Amino acid sequence: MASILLRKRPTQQRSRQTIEVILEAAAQVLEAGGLATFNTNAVAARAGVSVGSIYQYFPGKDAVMVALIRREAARFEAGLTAALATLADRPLAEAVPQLVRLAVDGQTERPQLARILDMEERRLGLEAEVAESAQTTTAQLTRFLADHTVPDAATSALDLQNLVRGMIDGAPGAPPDELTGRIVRAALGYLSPGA
Amino acid sequence: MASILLRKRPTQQRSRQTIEVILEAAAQVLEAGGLATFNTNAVAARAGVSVGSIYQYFPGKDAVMVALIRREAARFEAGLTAALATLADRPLAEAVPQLVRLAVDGQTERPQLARILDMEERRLGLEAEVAESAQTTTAQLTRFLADHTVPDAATSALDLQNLVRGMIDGAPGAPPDELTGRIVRAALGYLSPGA
DNA sequence: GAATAATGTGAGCAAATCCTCAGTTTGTAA
DNA sequence: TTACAAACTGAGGATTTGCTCACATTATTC
Repeated sequence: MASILLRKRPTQQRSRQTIEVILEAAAQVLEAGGLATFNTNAVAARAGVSVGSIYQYFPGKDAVMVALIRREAARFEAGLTAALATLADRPLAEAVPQLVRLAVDGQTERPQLARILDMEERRLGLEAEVAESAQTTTAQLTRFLADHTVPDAATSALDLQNLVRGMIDGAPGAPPDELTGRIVRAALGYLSPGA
Repeated sequence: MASILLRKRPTQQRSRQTIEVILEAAAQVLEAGGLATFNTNAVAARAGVSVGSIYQYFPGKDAVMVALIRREAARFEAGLTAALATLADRPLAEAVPQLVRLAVDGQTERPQLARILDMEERRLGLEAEVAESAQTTTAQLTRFLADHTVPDAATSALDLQNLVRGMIDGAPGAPPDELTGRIVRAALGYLSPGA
């Protein structure tokens, strides 16, 4: 059965490498010229690969985008899982700053790219397969909040993700330490109302 | 001197009307099919106007986008100015909920459109002329916060805008009342840390 | 090393899209 | 009414872009 995400299964090492090269090239194209310059020819050229190779594995332009989004999401999710495991039995006041910091750092590494991927994640958000990865991080956060007796954990998880994302995306270039502190203030305020 | 935003100055009533029709058509195209279907031909067709008419007044596709962004921003800014005047000497705990509600309602009226314009505002954000209107609302908020003895008013204004925007954009279809309440919690938490 | 499968190539087709410009229609003013 | 300016039209030129396919190259298997 053919995937919507991958047209053909790579079996040799060579092709797996090619896919990696394509994705990294896509990332670089996005960073260099934004969405406007993101087209298959540009990606192929940057990857040092022919257009045909892209279509060997990706059914279309958007599929490349989706793969990139998933790659970055997976990276973040790995960090999140680890962090949550460590922080499982710590109080919110201690856990939240570390989680926020994780998000800030993730977005700070390649800020241009991260912002574009956020945008595209929304644009492609209708398709179920794309939303999946985002949902697993939300699910993890939800469980964590529920374990900390936060009411309405699911809604809170979503709100917090959006809050953090909005503040990070809107303040590119801000010093990570200070930005983290300010976001933490908002997040803890959200979690402990009316104090 | 020709503007970057408007190629030719409309002098007759008729042409001013045409510009309005074009902008509203652009809004409808965006709502109906998203960014992907936003092209000059589609806008012209929807407006019941020839492509040429668009280029009479707008130097290009993006200029239409910018004009739309400015139109919506102006609308919001008018409401903000009025609200801030009323709330000038009220405490934050009372003012913030009303301001948040204003933002929520603004985004709720035409949610699809509002989200796309937010995205495009960022994409076009490099050009100074575009950022201008966003800056004036930030400036108003900054002044308001400073009058309420909020430290670092400029940074806080920006953070709060981003926080609010992120939470609203990320929760489309949420009940305005509840969403407003949750955003207020975060905003007040941001403003009164460590309570 | 021959046969088969996997992978890679890139010219170029089809379609989409931006925008122009020569010509027409509508408004204004003397 | 006439002369001029403003506004509008829309076919189509120029360009961009997604994508295919016939063919070449590299790996694997027997």
